[in-house]
Amino acid sequence: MSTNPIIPSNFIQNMIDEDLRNQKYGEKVHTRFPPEPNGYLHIGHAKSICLNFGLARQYQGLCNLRFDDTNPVKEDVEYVESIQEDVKWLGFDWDDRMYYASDYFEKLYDCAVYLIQQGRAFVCDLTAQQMREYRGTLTEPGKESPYRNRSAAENLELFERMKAGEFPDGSRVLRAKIDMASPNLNMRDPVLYRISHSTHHRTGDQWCIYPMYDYAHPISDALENITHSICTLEFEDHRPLYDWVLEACDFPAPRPQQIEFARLNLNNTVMSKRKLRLLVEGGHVSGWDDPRMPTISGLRRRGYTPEAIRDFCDRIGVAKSNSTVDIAMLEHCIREDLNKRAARAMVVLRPLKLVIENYPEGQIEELVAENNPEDESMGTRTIPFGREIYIEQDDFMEVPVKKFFRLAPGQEVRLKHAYIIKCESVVKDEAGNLVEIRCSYDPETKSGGANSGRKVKGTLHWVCAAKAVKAEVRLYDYLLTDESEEAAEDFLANLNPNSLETISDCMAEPSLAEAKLGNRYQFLRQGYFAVDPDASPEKIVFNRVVGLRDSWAKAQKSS
RNA sequence: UGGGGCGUAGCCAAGUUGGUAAGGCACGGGACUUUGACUCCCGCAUGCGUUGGUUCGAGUCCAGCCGCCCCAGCCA
Repeated sequence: MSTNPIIPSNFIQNMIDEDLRNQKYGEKVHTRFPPEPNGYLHIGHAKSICLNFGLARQYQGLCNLRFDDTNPVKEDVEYVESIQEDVKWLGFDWDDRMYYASDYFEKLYDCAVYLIQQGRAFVCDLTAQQMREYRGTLTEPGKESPYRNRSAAENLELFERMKAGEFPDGSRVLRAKIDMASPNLNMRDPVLYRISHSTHHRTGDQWCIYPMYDYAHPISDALENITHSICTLEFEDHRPLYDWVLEACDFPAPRPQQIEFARLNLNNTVMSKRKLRLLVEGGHVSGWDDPRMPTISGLRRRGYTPEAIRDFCDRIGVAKSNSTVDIAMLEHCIREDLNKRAARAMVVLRPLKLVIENYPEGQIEELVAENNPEDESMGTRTIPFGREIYIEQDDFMEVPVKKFFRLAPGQEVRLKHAYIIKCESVVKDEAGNLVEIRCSYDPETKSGGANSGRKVKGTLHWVCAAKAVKAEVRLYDYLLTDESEEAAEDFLANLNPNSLETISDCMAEPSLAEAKLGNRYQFLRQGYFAVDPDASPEKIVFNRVVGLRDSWAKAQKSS
């Protein structure tokens, strides 16, 4: 039970509590996170990682990292490396318990031999097409394979020859002998082993027969002494087979138990590994770690913190109903985290020149600004201020609408960390475009000064024209909408690269030049930015993490 | 039409043995504010898919309906 009311308790904890009460596994709680290394981890995997490692942590148990690498044609070392990196980055540790299903190929083979000897498995020569026909349908029972009653000796010999590479891919499989009439299709003599003459990323060409998930998974769990094998809902129908395998192979009690929960869905977010792969392979994004991707590595580059992601996973809960979490929940978590730790700095995205007429020409003064108004320990920095500055184009309206608190002719506004200024006039070019704003300032109102208490309704961020550095900003919008579940082709066809990314120049405080790389978070009214650690050293590239709430922007939209 | 699951607010989600609907996100209102942010208050299900039943009492028990998801890979 969680003591934090924000974090809901869940049914898996209740099951574990009961197992503990009954001493089913003594005091032990041992989980595992078992990804197939066939892609990068995404936010959906984060839920599973936080669940499995979190449960282990909560119950002083253990959680293994296990690569479910039973299908060599889809897997690659690139993925096993990225997965380790991402799990670690999220803040979890498997100590020395990193395993591969391929570690167990020998044992898995021995168990298969045992099943054959027990008359519980047989070599089947049906083609894939035939097997489909024999399987029956959802409403009709299947037919038994004509090869079902081969002798144990014959099966043993055939299976060994399968292993020896005597047969081509697809020519034979090893099947469990269960029940072709079972209403659960998974129990209609499921395939245990298939022939695949392909190179495995770890075992190379040592094997040409590979175990199926349904066979390898329960055995792997049992070999690792897993107590609670947590997986997603679509495996619910596989649970009887999971139990059958462990029973048939004579694994002693207490055996691991499979528990299913609903996978994460996020609105407006592509979560299908297949589609993410299409984006990467089609060159629509720069890679699996493109900041627009919902992968762990993409979120990392975008500026998400592991703390925020963990908090998110805690808050959304764990249940069995299919649900779609609002992306606003994720944004809330990163905002809350960044608000506490982000070092503030000012950046002007769309510069508008502003001249302070009564400020001495050529004078530059140093102002002191706190890095985080709510955390003194983050210190202060000095920022230059001069006669000419840049403000945000959106912060000025020549003809202000009703509730506009920012700058307009004749109106006063505070420059953050500096003075209160008043707009005296505007300068336009021949075409009538706004070129610059002319203002006066009130020297008495300097921030931190004795008379700085005067209030005005608006505060603007700004940057000193003479000292500001030019930076490049990337504003990433949300990935792509996947709510209609379009076909992959439509999905890619409708991809408009221009809608995905905007790159614009902006002006930033000079102190940012020193901040450069290092994943520092910056802040201005428009939102939080993360310095992209992969940016070229000449350029400061910001990835926008999440926009700030802006009630003014909202009011504008609605009116 | 077979089997396995699920249905509590716009979105998540708590709800031990039936005792009179937590919390978060979003949203609305107010206070505060040198970020229209943050923070802080207040509001937000006479209602738990639906219809009956049992009971002094039902989100919790029973029965029947309705809706949604998953399963016919030699993928995981």
